[in-house]
Amino acid sequence: MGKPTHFSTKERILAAAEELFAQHGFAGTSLRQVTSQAAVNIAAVNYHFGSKENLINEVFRRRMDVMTADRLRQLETALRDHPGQLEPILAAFIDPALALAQDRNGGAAFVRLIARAYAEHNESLRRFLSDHYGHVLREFGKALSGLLPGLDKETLYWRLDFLAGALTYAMSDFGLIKRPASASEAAHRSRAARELIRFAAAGLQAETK
Amino acid sequence: MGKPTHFSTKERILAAAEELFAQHGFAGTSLRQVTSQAAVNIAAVNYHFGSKENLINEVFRRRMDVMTADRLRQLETALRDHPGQLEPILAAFIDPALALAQDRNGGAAFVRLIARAYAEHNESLRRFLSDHYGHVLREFGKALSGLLPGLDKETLYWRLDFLAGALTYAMSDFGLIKRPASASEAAHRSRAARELIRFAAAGLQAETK
DNA sequence: GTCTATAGGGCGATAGAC
DNA sequence: GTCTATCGCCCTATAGAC
Repeated sequence: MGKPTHFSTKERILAAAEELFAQHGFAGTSLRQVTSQAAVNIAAVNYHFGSKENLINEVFRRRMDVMTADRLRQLETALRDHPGQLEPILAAFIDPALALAQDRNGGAAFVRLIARAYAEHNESLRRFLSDHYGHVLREFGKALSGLLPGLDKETLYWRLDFLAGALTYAMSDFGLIKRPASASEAAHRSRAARELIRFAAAGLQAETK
Repeated sequence: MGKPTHFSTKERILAAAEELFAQHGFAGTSLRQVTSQAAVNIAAVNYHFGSKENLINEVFRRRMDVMTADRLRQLETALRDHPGQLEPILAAFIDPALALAQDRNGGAAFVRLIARAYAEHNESLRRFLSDHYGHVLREFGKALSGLLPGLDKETLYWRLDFLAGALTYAMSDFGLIKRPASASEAAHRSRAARELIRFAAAGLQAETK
């Protein structure tokens, strides 16, 4: 992608699609809205992406490749620099999502899109995400398993699921908590990430009855 | 599913709408699909509900009234029969959602619909839900606050948000965990609820740094 | 209360000129 | 690569017969 001095038609379509999909959902967004917001011709979507479904996949790929690489790199660092500690591993999982949510250029919309992807049960998209990014969760499962020797794998995966659900909600700003006017949106989300790390660390260490 | 012709037109529309909204979203479901599945005429929606938006509200009201009453009743029971205990309060919040998810007649679809309501950020629907059911969360916040005296209100509300996110995901069957063929769907969800109660109880009690 | 019919408009996708 | 024009379809909502 580099540093374009001007954005191509393809990039403008991706940015507009991301924003509109986050706002109105996949089914609720028409390609006409997308091309209108991107200030390109309606026929350009078909030319560059072939179909609406493939456009959705590409919107995800653009962000997920970055976030996935971040998570795995930070996991490696956490295991090396803080061996035996739970919270750095959780931070490696949570912080890249936070960074995306803080991203000035569309990342916040994308995080809401992840919540939609869960909710919409779009089978084609789920398969795409599972095929391309499923290995990340297995890596984190392995790392956490090493630190929680008394925890059976099944219970660990339940707890990882709870973490993923809570993270998606917290980063998507769906919650009950109204940001006080005094706090910036960035500070609000950072607080959420720190709180979630503590909450999840305690939850993961809960004794099994 | 058989066509329940002994139900009224209005009830058949509500049931079909709930199922299809959960499956395809609000924007992704047409009133034609609804009336076709309900085996009623297309004009019946407008006659009985006035508009698609009002149909959505009524689909929510039908289930939320029941779940809300369950939660508050179980909360009262928990405070009376198990004073000073955290997990019964969490169970009072979680079990009614579980019961809905186990409901043989549409409840499972409805739980997925809650996740959609969060994700879709439908302002009209959010106001409807907040106006009619917001007091439940305040009640639970009060009850938990009494048991966690060292916890400031802000942190408590963050943690309640994490619980709500995790619960919505777990009950909606969005997670990584694949149900083993040996376990029934009901047993799988019951397990999720029990696991979440332990996870959340530990998370709520985490020390604040 | 339920029906048929249709108004009036947005949709995804494509053909073909430039 | 981008444009205009258009096809054929599906949509919500309503009018009016029964």
